[in-house]
Amino acid sequence: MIKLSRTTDYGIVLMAHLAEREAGSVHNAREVAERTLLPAPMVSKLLKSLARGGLLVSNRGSKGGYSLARTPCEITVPEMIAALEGPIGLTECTIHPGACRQEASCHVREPWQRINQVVRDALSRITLADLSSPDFGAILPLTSVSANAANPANVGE
Amino acid sequence: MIKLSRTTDYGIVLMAHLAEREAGSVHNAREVAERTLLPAPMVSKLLKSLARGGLLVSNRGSKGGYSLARTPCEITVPEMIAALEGPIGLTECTIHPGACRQEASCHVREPWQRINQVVRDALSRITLADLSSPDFGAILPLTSVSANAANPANVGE
DNA sequence: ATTTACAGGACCAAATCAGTCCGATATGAT
DNA sequence: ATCATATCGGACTGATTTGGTCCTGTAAAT
Repeated sequence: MIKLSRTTDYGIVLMAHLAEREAGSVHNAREVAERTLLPAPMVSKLLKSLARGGLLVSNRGSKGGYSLARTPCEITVPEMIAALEGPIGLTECTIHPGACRQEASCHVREPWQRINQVVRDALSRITLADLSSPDFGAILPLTSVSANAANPANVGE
Repeated sequence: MIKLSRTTDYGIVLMAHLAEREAGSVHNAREVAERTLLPAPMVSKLLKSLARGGLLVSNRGSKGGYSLARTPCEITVPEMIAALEGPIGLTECTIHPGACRQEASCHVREPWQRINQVVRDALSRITLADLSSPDFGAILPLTSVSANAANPANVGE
């Protein structure tokens, strides 16, 4: 399905939670778990993944914890998804070219690659700042996406 | 992940295959399976789903088979996905509101609903005709999507 | 040294997915 | 009428993925 896994969903909630707190502040896994009402081991696991993905910086030891590696407006949705569940791709052959036996005779492959790019582009215009904005009145995501859609920014990677 | 299941992937390949054949022509499951090199029982199952979703019309009995219910340019990608794997939604709460315990305190829900809409809109501008075009030189999908706001005068790549 | 907290896996149960198979029913031809 | 052909609608199974937990090691601060 075109659905985020629950893991990813939770992970983004965590990121948004951190984004709402004071910039540069450090929070440990237990605290985040309590505040978000999510199971602690799960939170721990997710924060680790996000740190490994370079979106959080981790500080070990007493007084340790996690903080955002960049400002919320510098962190995009596809980055978070990639950190949590690996590369984004609508079809298998986007991620692992050659794994599909029908690849040679497949007529829909190239169109899908394009579609994949469209979706990715749309998502990459949405940042963590958009998601965690307490005042959601200024709906940046939607407007920025449909406005910039006319600009074929980064097609071709 | 933001990934189509293999089922959906195959299903769309089948649709594209039918779209490439003569309009209104009828093809049975076995024939489609042979042509697409996909396992026959699987093809049968997928065609059934697509028929139930109203994208194909089925004819029973001898000389029976499936044919497109509409012209390729009237069938969109989200329709196919929906027929093959149910309603599209990036998050659980898009599809089943109320199922998530954190819903009340969730700060990212509404933004996600918007994002979901953006993705769906992008996909619904892509039709089966775009996917099955034998001459893929005219890359309709991407340009039609990215040029939606402005006038699609020149399609320079 | 002790406590706190992350790092990195191993691990398991549950759910989903891919794929198969079967009996029932409808249609066309003989 | 009968038979062959196809879809219809399930049930069913094995494999994979996911969600979630737990444990051992390591780094930092007091």
